[in-house]
Amino acid sequence: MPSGRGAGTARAGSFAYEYPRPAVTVDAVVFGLDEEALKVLLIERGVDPFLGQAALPGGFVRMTESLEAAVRRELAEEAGLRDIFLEQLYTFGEVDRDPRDRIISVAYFGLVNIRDHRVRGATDARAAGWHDVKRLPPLAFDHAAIVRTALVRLQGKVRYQPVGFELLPAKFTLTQLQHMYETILGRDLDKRNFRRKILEMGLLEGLPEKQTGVAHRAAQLFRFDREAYESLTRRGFNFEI
Amino acid sequence: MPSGRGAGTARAGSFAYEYPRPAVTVDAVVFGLDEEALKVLLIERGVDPFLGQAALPGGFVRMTESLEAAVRRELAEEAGLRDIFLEQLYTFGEVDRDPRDRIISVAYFGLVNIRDHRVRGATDARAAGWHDVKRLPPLAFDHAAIVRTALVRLQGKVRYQPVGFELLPAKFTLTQLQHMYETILGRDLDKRNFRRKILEMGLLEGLPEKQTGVAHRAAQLFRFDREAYESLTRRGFNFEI
DNA sequence: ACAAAAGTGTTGAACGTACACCCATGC
DNA sequence: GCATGGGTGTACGTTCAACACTTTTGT
Repeated sequence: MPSGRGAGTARAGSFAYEYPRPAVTVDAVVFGLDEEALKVLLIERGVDPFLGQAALPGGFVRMTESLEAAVRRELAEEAGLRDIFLEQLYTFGEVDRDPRDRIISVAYFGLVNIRDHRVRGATDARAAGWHDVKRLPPLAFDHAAIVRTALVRLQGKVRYQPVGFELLPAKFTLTQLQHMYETILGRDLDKRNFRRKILEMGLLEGLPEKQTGVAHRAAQLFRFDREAYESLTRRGFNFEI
Repeated sequence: MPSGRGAGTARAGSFAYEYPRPAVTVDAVVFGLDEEALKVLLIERGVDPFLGQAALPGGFVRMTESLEAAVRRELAEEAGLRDIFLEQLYTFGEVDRDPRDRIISVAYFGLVNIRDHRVRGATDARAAGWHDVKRLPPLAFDHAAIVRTALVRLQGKVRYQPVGFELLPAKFTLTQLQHMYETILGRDLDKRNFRRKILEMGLLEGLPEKQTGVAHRAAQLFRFDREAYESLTRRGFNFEI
């Protein structure tokens, strides 16, 4: 089993081809949100090159699994993350992006509610943890550029697709929802206008429940109604914040 | 040099690796527009598998070229197309998308003004030609799915980025521009509202020239002012049709 | 009683949409 | 002179943006 990025240089081996082949990896930029900031999941590399440095979770694609299956497997192995929202981001294929071999990486973009998914390190990764997007350590390979690409995508996407809900718990308050948008978009939104707009879309189901454990008036909880969204979308509705 | 999709099965060869590797190809979905319809550039395959069948231009990525360089080389070799608008579309990596080997394909999406670029077949491709998007022949591999993905992307993209100009000649009339949007979006636009909106954006430079060779009042010619667009974009302007 | 966040409406400006006629030109 | 597309303005409805105070609850 491939055990890190160094595998597969052109020394003697059991897999021979008529023409040279690049290696193919997948990498995941998984965003999470907590009270303070937008965070990215990073691991500490346990193998060379860049041993000990921070990097995106990822690894080699096996011959019997699809690209998406490969990222999901790596996220489970390296960070204990399963069943999260993921979509393909971009494929990075510059010739010299890996110092030792030609490696093409298919990057994925993921969103997760930090509270519901405990993260842990394993296998090639010595540790997995959340890092504030605005204060990232130096990253291995071209992973800093991959994170920048993912951030631009997130900021664009969140405005016209209801993906932000993936970052929140299943039940949330309108203020939490608003803060999520403010954190990602980097600007403040008007409370009254925000509430009117999002409620009038008809995508939120108000629950007969309130926040608990807060030292002030408890807010109503809502949940995202995926069925309503899909049904509206079929009728030509376009989400937009 | 790889001469078709069949190269690189695991029989004896000069390139050996410790772990098996998928082959990596690039494919291009190039759209063009003429008076009647939106068209896609297809070649007729000159090698197995799917010999003689229609397919997207594309081929294997070489070890010394980036992904984008590979698509540009293939487009030049197989269709004589150079210097066109291209951007990455999606990477297709299902295990069984090629019947003979594991092949991962990075698809690109291109736009071209049919009139300015004469297309011709060559190398692995026996012929290259334009086909109405709505009447495509059966395509090799999963290329029909790739074209569908590209079409969805084009329809989404054209509304909020000024890429449609790539499909028109450098100098065009407002009616040509409107028809381009109508063809891609599949719905009619109001002539007066369209003109007002696009002119007020300040992205079109009116030229002191008119259409020639038409059997009615000649329309004014315009050209897209890329510098104005970039300068406005830096100030927070968002293009939208 | 006070601190903290929840919740709630109105107004003016900007924008989108619907709609019909005269004009210039080539044949 | 007629057929063809070029070019133009207005009125109405909808949406967006700005703005401040009362209510509820826990400590």
